[in-house]
Amino acid sequence: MCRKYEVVQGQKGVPIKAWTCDVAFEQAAKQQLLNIAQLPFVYKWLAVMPDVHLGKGATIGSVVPTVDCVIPAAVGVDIGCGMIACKTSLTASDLPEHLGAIRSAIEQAVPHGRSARARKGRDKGAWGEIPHDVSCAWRTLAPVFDQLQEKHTVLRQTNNVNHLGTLGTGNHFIEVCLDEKDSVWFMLHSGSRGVGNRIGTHFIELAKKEMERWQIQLPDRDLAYLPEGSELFADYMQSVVWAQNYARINREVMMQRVIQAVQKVLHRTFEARVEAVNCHHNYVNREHHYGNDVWVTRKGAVSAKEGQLGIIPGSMGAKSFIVRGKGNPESFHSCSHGAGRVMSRTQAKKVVSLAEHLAATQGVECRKDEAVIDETPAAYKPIDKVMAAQSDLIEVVYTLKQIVCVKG
DNA sequence: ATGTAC
Repeated sequence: MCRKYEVVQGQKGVPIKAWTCDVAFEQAAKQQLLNIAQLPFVYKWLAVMPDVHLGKGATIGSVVPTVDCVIPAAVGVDIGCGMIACKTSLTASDLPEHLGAIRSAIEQAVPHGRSARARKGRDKGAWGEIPHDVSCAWRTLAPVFDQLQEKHTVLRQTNNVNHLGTLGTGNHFIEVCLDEKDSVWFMLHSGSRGVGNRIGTHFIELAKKEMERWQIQLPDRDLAYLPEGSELFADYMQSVVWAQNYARINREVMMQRVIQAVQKVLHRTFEARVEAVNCHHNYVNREHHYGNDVWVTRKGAVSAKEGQLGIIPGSMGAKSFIVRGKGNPESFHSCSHGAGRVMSRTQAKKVVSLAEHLAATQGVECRKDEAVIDETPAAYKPIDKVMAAQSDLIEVVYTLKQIVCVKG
């Protein structure tokens, strides 16, 4: 048994508390965290989750509490990226033996992959009609977006409504899972798509320009920050909160599509939201910690307040977990957002064979081709170790195993 | 992660 967290202390700056017992913690990620720890406005310490790995600017799997400042690159470009999961009244015996039809129905119901709704047959570039459910959902987002666009004209060139209800690519996925009592769950991972990306990129650039204007030296240019009280800070907060809402609603729209698609295939209705969780893991939030209101940026980390439910997905062949927060103040009420990568996408494609991928995804109705090897289970840390390393942050409520996986 | 340029 080891200590609950490892403390890394640089020459300058706040300590780093890392819940990395028995899991990989690359030197490069450590160095990146030491850079962040040097910033004078970091509150108390950095909390590092067991799925930690190197990111751009800020480290994936880190919790950065700040006073009077935010770092747009710490939130990143996939603003509001996160997970939604629903427990249904179905059990394994309600599903057909062959799951191909369910997978196809989901693939048809939710646009996924590049360009999503834009590409219909050979009509590349021509946007399809906006479906009714999407236009309804957009209505709650439109007013603030109109305001944002007026001032930040780069946002006019985004796909905004056209991407709402679409999954995206990379590690964004949809799964049908069974829990330990054979209840059927739907779970999906997605974010704020093109428009959130544009907002993130835009404000990261603006923050860098501000640093140059004020001649502020940073350990890493990507750590450019915006000070509270400035107009840019206010604009960023309005934009980032909007993108976080977009992402949450995006997941909600897709979940509803998945439910309807499966009901259609099974020719029956069922209760689809026996329990439901919808949580961000790339976001900034105003929170109260140790007696002060601070900004908490979670980049690849999930809120784990006492009693709060969260989702920690494993890779496409591994288990996932519905967890309940223990409200550990030292982690600023946080837990990991997944298993965390152990190798880059390019490395995975080089190192992992198709045979290995087939073995690792046995029994899962999913893609088995070369193009998906960057997402193969071997590219990720073993989820059981990651879970063990954060046993003082969360408890497991449900253990899920996927039977269908749709990758973007 | 994404859209776009190469």
